Amino acid sequence: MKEYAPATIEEKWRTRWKKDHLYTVSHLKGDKKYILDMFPYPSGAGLHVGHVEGYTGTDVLSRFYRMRGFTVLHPMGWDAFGLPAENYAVKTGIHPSETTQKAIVTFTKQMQAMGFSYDWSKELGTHTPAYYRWTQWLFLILYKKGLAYRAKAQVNWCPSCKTVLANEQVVNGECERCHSLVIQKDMEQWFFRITAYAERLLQDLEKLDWPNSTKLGQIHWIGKSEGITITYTIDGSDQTIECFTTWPTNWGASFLVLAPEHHLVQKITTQSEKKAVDAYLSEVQMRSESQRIKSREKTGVFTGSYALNQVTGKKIPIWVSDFVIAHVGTGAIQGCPGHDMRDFEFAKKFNLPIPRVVVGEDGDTSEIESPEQVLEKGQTGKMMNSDFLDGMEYSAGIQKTKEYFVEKGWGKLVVNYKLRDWLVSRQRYWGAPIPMLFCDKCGWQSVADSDLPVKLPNDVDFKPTGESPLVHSQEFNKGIICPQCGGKARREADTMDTFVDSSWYYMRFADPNNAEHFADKEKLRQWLPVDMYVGGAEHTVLHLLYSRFITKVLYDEGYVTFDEPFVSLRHPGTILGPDGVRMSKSRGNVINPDDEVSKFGADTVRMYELFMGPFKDMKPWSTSGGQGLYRFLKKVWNIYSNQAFVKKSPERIEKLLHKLIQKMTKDIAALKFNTALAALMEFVNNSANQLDKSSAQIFLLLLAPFAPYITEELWETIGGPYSIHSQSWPPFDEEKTKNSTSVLAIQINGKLRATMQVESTVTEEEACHKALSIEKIQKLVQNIKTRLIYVPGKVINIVTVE
RNA sequence: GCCGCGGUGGCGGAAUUGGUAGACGCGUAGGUCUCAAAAACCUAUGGUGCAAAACAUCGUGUGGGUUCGAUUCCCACCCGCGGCACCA
Repeated sequence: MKEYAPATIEEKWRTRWKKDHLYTVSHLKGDKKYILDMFPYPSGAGLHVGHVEGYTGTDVLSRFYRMRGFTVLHPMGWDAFGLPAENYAVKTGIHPSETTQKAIVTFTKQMQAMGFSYDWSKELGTHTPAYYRWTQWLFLILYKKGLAYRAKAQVNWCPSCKTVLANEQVVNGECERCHSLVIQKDMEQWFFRITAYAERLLQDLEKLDWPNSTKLGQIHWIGKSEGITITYTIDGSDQTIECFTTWPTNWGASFLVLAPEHHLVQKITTQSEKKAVDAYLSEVQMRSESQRIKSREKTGVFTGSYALNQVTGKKIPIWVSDFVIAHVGTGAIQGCPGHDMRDFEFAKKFNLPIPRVVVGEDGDTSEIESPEQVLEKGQTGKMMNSDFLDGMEYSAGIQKTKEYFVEKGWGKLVVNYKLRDWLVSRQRYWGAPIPMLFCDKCGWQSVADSDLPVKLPNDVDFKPTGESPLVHSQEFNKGIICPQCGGKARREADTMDTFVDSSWYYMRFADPNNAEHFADKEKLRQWLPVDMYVGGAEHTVLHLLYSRFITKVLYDEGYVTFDEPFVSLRHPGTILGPDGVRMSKSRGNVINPDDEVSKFGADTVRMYELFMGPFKDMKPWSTSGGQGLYRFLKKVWNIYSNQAFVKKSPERIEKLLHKLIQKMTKDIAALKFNTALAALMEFVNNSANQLDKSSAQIFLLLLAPFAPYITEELWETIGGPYSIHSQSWPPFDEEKTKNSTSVLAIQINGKLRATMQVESTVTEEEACHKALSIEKIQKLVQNIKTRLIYVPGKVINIVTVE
């Protein structure tokens, strides 16, 4: 008997499958499933066990659905542009295309070793001109629709990466990539108008089979709030200030506050306060937004001007403070310190009046002096000191205020979104050039479609200086002519955010080599949308939001027939180190999948990754956990290579087998891989030496999606036709999954006292009679008045009655 | 602070239209085989009481509640993880 030698058989079948193009899909037959992993950034570090978990999950699914007769699109590609490769290039002087290419080779080798059934004929890389030509095309589609625009704005600037960043890429005030503190800069940049889609991005979440937490993440990020914008007149000025609020307690408004960047700050500052205001503004400028947010300490300065509170008739002072953020609402607020904690803190600090207009359930109507007395939005109480509102419920009073202000023409109802437009330009080299030209006479011009791609040049010093590296490329800037006037023009030298590259790649997989279109319309209709998308939850407000936006734009333009890209979405849980802590080089707790494969073979590693626990849960890697799966495979190997089969399996085994098929079919479809694998092991434990050959074949088919190599080898050993992965998933007979007997638990007052086996046809009367005739039960219940609760097939509970 | 997810043996985990808690695996202990070790196989394995079995009893973060019966449902709280965070 041969020993199980994973390395040998895995190499053998890998070569064979490759030669036969076993997983290549050329056209659609029957129903389709598009099963997709979030494509990786090919880093020098290679694949890690976290990647492998997700990829194994989708691979099992893909193999399962293929066996069930679906045509499965299961491609892989490379999200290759981006800062890490470029930063590495800056450090070492090696060109990013070189390091990227090397990493792609490594990744491919590792994925193939794992036995993933990707259709490599569909491979794509976002850094290839054949791909980014269409990223540029996409930019122009948005530009023509007015959805890509150039504007001067306060933007996030990473001083270390020396580029601007999107809001979504600033995490806790730090650069998502290098963790430097991000600062604010006024710059002219390219934006995508994602805010125009805010409402649809919010509404359509309902249609999606996504984890709830991910949907909520997007809902919060979009941040819809309904409120009122109130217009204030300024004493002695013809300017007006608009303040947005969702909770107008206007009889209690005792001051206004403008954000330091508000356009009226200079205009309304009086001569006498100018010096103080200027000093405050320059002080604020020294601090980054994140620093401002972190310290809750209120600062501010009086402008010298007053606004009119329409309902109290009082003049209220206008202040400037950095606790008001320019891009939130209108960048100006009405201070209602009695009923908003931030306003309260501000009023306390600067000795502003704190009127009370609500009385809470405690009946306290005294002057508000401590934070506990502040009755905020969402709390309950009754209106007071508010004219005709007095006595009304708090929330009703707020509603009434809104209506009153609208009626009087002092305000209008508005819907506000937290979402801001997507800043897509980057002052970096390793990305897709933005296909725009600038002419001094004619302004911005788009590059003609026939001139795409605008190729990324090679004669570039990629050291970041804050200016785009492409500015200095001869190759890139040679002979640029304005399409309008024929005069000299220059190219836009910024490149696009890599999230633009990844916002549409799943569409390209439908038709990755098309040179005429971003993808053939018919093929898009056939394959998209993605049926099952698997990847990390960290992309909730990045890739997953951007992709939905881009899909909707292309839908509106008639390029695609679906308006949501990912029907179902799942996130594999993070795999922690054996010490239960997130893996990191500095902790030294990183598990390298290659080491595990050389120890046990890819089949074992695949199975261990899925056996550890529920797919979506975070779970620690166990250094000995792989042993169990390896033992299991060896056991299976021994049974099959000995051909230790009986002539005919007993009926008991046949029933177990049908139950197993049923469970596997259900569990795999629900991504419950851990319990599916447990069921396979249980079956082997229970069927030792009692399998006949046809049952043995069925068992191998069930194991095949998880362990493609060993099952192919053993399938051949027992004479199955090549390839096991082209066979049909076994059906099960519902009748045979049912038991003719069942075990009933017998409880007395809810406590288990005995069990007994009964026919499943047993009547209640028979079952109860039998239970009461058990000697032990008899002893326990004699001389006690009881009643019986009977749950067929489950339990008999004997309850004492008074 | 707000939102979301979770808390079950020594460890990873299983079981929810409420019905035998601990499947499956790891680890551990004992045994078989071996000169020996590894591998493989067999047995045991939630705690406590008992020499042991039988048995009893406790047991799914804590405290209450609903129910014949609660890991599962309800209320309050504690702890851990993730996200958002002066959003007006």
